[in-house]
Amino acid sequence: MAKDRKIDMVILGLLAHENLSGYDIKKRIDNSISFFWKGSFGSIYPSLSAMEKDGLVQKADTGENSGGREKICYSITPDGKNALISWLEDTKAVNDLKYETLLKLFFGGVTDVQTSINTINAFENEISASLEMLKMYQANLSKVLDNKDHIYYYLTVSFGVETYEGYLKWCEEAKEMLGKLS
Amino acid sequence: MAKDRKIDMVILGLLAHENLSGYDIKKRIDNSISFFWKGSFGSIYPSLSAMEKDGLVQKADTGENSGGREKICYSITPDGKNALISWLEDTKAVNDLKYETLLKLFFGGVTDVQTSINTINAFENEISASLEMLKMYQANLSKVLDNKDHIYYYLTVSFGVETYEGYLKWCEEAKEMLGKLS
DNA sequence: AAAGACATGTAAAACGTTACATGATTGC
DNA sequence: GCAATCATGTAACGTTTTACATGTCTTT
Repeated sequence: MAKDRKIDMVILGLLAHENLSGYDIKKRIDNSISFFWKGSFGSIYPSLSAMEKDGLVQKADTGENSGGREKICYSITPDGKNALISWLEDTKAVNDLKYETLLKLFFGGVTDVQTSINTINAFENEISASLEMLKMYQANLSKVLDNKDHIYYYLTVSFGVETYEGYLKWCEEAKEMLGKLS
Repeated sequence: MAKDRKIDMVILGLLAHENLSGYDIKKRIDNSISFFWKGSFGSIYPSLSAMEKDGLVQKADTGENSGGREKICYSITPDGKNALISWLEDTKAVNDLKYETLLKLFFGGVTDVQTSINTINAFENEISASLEMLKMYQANLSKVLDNKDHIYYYLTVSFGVETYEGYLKWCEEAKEMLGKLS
């Protein structure tokens, strides 16, 4: 059994759906799951090599090469699928959240109120932009819910929409409360 | 200027309020900010040593030693306070979220629906328990909002309450949607 | 010919957790 | 005496990001 490298599971999960190259995997991560999970080339390529050695993935036919350098596609093996499923069946899941925004706010009393308001505004702007995108994804996915996989994608996007809307509501409340101080 | 070790800022932020030992810092982290930031002894003690060398903190009078081994308290220096404030004034904040729960749900189509429902239930139980605690903190803090620092603590706790309630709402919606599949 | 997208891969650095080593004091 | 709590500190380990190195093909 592999260690606990979650990037392995991300890759296996994506390969369970379609054959992909390392470069494609990065793109899938960036525009599908990046709001709750990230990955870089420096972790993807070594993970693919390690999993190939362990027989969890194997090199597959490379589809059309869309220009550029040679492309190496991978497929998931039966062993890889078993590893993916045992991970999925373990209900233990670590949700590791690091909000530097909250950290700054928690220590806001050290300096002036406007500094905290600025921090909240920066957060609000970032979240507003992301929320727009998530809502577009959500709207598109809601039209194709007859596909079983799409339901799962829809649920994760909905999680994002729900929490991001909560963030924005909180931003307003927080700024109102801080506004009374200054 | 120090690197980018956020644990340094956590420690400086706590020391800006009161002198603390490494052991105390760990306790403060665990029961005040752990829902959005974590820290272990293995990062706290080395950070204190490094910041002492850099003149951001210094050894201070140790208050009553509440039994046990010798206790080393630290205070923040003017340089430390400046470092803290420059960090606070930089509105750039990285919020790094890793939801293994969502990762498992995203790949839920690989196996049976019940597996995803189990994952959501486990998440829901964890969040429900934490939400109870957060609400207690929130209620207590709401009584002492005349203290300026308490307003900042109250806002971060409110962030937790807001998002956790969103999580639970989403859990119900997600389970309802998945229930229709099985 | 230069820029930019496509594509793989490695090495260094940063960071954090876990586990271990050590040791004092208090209460049972 | 033993367990629990208080308390500091280090070392090993693992993961991930960042930066770098390399190379092709297409478009301007």
